[in-house]
Amino acid sequence: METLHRHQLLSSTLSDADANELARVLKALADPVRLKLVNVIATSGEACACDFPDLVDKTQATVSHHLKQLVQAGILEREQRGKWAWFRVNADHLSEICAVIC
Amino acid sequence: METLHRHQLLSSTLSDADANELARVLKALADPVRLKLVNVIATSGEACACDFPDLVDKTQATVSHHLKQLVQAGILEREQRGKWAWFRVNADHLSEICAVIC
DNA sequence: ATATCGATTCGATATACATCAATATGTATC
DNA sequence: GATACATATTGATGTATATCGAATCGATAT
Repeated sequence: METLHRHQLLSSTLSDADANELARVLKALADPVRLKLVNVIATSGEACACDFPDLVDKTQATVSHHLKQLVQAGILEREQRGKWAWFRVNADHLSEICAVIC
Repeated sequence: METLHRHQLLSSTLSDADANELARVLKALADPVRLKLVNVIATSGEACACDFPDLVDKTQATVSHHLKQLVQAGILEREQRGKWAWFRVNADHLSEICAVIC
């Protein structure tokens, strides 16, 4: 499942498949560490993974785990530059999620 | 923590407290059963708890547990009418959440 | 008061998730 | 290829959560 429609939550019937898909994406956002990561990346435009452990006060392994979830949910995009991994927010996807809830 | 501001996630710095609060509310939404409940209640205007177990195919105890979480997160409002409990969506609160993400 | 019916809470269980230390993988540079 | 550094994965552990059956609470009607 990957297609979600505007206002679906409040004014049209949500199928089981849509409910599962929406829950999956919201679950990826629903964590304080991941929200901080998204916030830092969004306000910076883009950001290097190397800075995150200090920023959120978690180990490199934990940060990597959270970043993976955000990428898999389509909220972040990853780009390798030399040895560093850079991340950007997928604003379009985030807008879609928003549109479904609003 | 209970005050969240528009566009906070994408364009202004999210404090730890705000991240925790936002995560708490999103977590309440981020479940297929709870999304279905919110959807049914929203599209119906209001709905009686007595109808939910069949609708989402879960026991009364499970439904009650999910409803409690949604009420505590401020997403639903509960009203007792005789022996039945009726629920409505708190649209204002849902808009606020939305505004923070969008 | 008591019997009935809806809803919540309690107790138990199974699964999911966050976290970290250790290890592995990948990407340069020498 | 060997070394160095950034990131990902693995394995283990503790905590949170979803779920249900049973017990309890609340409200109504008899």
